[in-house]
Amino acid sequence: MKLEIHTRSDHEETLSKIISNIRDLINYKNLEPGDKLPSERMLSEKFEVSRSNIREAIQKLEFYGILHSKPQSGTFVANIGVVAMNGMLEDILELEDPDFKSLVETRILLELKTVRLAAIRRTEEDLVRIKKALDDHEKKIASGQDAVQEDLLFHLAIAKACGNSTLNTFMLTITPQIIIDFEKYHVCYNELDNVRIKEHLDIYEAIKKQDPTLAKEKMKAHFKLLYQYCYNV
Amino acid sequence: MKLEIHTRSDHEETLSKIISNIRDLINYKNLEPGDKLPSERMLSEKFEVSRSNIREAIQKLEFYGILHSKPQSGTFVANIGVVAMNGMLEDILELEDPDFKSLVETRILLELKTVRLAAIRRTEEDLVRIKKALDDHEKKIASGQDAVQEDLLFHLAIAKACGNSTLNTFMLTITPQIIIDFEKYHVCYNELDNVRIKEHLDIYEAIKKQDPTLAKEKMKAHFKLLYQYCYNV
DNA sequence: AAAACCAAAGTGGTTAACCAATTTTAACCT
DNA sequence: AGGTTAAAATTGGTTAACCACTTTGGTTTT
Repeated sequence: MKLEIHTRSDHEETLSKIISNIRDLINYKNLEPGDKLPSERMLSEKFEVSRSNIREAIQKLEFYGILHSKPQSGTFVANIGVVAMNGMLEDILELEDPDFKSLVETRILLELKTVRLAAIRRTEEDLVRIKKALDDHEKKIASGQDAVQEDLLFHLAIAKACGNSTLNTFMLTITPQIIIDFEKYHVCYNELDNVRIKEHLDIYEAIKKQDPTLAKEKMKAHFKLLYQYCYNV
Repeated sequence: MKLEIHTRSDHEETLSKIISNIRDLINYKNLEPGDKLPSERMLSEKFEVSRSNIREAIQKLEFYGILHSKPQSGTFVANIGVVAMNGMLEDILELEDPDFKSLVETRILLELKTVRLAAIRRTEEDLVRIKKALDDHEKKIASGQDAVQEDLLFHLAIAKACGNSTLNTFMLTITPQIIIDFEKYHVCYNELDNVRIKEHLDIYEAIKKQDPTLAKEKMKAHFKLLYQYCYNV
């Protein structure tokens, strides 16, 4: 599945329709965990959509752990129980597209954690990678060019060093949308370059000396402007 | 795209290979943001894989905001710059599958935030939904049945009330894998039912009286056992 | 010389045919 | 009858053909 980033299209509309159809089918037929769903061909005929659409919907539900496809055998209801399934399906169907504020809020939460964990768990290898990202960022600014990318990579380097693959994945997930929204809402970036360099250095130093509390504090200071901006949009 | 939950399969192996091929191609041809990638048919011929695989890889990179497909026109390098792109691609290719510890650690982080936000932002509608999940959970336990699903739905109801669609999506994303891992590692659940009911009630009351600090505190207490368990695995 | 236009090639998206593995069915032997 | 086995039907996955739309290059017209 994917985090919805663009506006709800016709395609997603039909996908949601198929998902709710599958839900209704499971409930109507009282399918329990382990039971087999009708074949993709039958579903496509029954719901009057293409088999590709059916496959897409099934893949999405597979991502959320609700269904499980077994090659040359069938698609089965996963072992999470009908109650949880219905609850989750309802949530999935009602999921809104993430707005800018929600993204920034989440990013701040994630990064205050990743920087803390990175300070605790970073290896020497992580440290040199972060240092390199730090230097690249500074050099790019020194050359008078826009350094949004390098700024971003510094933060991703920290996420990578936090030793938590889920958090790392989430950071990778929201980063591109953050960039897009930054451009869309014209978040200022060229100003205060020197301040940002200093803040990055503070964060790096805290990670280097393995001081998680200080690292979190410096990251929070780094997000101060963004935080204010986010809540004034 | 999707959060990888199962062990690395051949399919994902070829997908990674295609992605790194695309990366090499972009670097070799010095493609810049906005430039057009070769057509899917050409790529499938060049990399000696099926067009479906190419499409899958492109969709994954589209999810991370690196590429952008335009119907009847072509696939283009997104506007994030070659430096950030290479950095992100490296991270994406090296992404590990999320382990249990990382999932639990992330869940605790997310829920301490969602419960706080829910206490601040919950509507009356949210409150009745949470209350219903609370009651369902208690009833199920009273009937002597296993109530893992209802427990889960209580937490998802809180996530839904936090007013942050990104956090809500993340919670939905990790929940099924958490369930699977709970079963896999035989995390005890039937014991301490009454304690859990009480803890849920405390959390609900805090959200009801819109006390974010108290809500977070109660959630932290609720996770105490899980926290210890997680760090002893 | 520049603008308008049209046909042909090329694109991602969609649909239908095909494949190998599995499951079911039924025929057959003991 | 019961068990065995082989063949036929069914499955999700894969590949190839098709479609509607966009782009583009050359030609014509003004």
